[in-house]
Amino acid sequence: MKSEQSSILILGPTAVGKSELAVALAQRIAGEVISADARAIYRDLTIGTAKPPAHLRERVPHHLIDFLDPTERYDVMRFRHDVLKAIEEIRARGKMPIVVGGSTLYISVLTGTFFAGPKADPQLRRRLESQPQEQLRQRLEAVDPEAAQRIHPNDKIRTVRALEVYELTGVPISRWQRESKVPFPYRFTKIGLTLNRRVLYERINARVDRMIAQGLLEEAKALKEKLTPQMPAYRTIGYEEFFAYLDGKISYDEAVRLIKKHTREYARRQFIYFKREPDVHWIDVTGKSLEEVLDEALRLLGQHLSESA
RNA sequence: GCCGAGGUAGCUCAGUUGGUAGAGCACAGGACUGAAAAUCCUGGUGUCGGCGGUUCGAGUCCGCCCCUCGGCA
Repeated sequence: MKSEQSSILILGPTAVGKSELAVALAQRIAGEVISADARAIYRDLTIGTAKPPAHLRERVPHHLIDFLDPTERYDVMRFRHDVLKAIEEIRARGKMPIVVGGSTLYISVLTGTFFAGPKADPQLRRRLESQPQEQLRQRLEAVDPEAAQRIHPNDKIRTVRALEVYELTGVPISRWQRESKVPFPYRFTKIGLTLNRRVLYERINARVDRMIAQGLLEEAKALKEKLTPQMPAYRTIGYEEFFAYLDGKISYDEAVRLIKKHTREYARRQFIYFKREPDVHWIDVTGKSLEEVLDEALRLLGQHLSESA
């Protein structure tokens, strides 16, 4: 480990209140916020991604938000690199890095290990994608039976990725994953926020209504001009549904209903994914004020520091 | 009080001539390593309002009771 002192990681489902806690915490302990959000990275996706609002970003520096054009691609290893850089800069200023996020894979790259395989090759990927899944599956079973066992026959994205790695290196992805484990050089004290599901779902529904009142549809309309369905930013909850509405494929009411439903399903997946993250200090924020949550977080951090001292 | 209509899953409802129940929505469990707000898999969750009767067998037929909604008073 590169650092004797760990950074802070705040994780949890969408709409649980991570951003507010991060800023409150940053103000108390002289920290800076690093976003771990695969959609907040994009400019022009503002309302629908629930980026921390200006009044929070004025109080504390935020990193990895609004720095990429939505037509561009980004990936977890670039994220890893960018976080590393941000942490080093923040530390050089004598501040505490506070990573905050909900993007599951992005969290994993910081807390676990990753394999140092090849990055995505757009051309090869396009070629593979154009083939029927059944055929790709057969090929995967032939070249990497171990991966085929883990990847569901219908999961085209993982099938394509596995074949891509094999094509590029001649080594099956399963072997890469087994033999190449690169850790992240910094440790984190992990704070997880959780909330009664019912309450969270109501909060999500209300937040979507608020986004719409703030002009989500207009933002989507403008964005639609420059995005194509192949771009990751196109597949963002709150936008993709409105794109379908603007194309006349679904009604307005249906689009709104789907935005809420998809956000709830997303939150559920985050619950499930984060559940297995080890060593998380969980705080149930149900019925608690920001001050109470902050106090609990500070207590946990104090405890953690004295334990490791 | 009388006359209608109705009480079945969390909600809205379907349920043939009696064979211990199923759709939509909602929801739940899970997978996941360079697209992750992505991608994929699995699951019906039930005193059929209650009590009794007929029957080998009742959500279904009969009786009584309870509740809800209309209409008339």
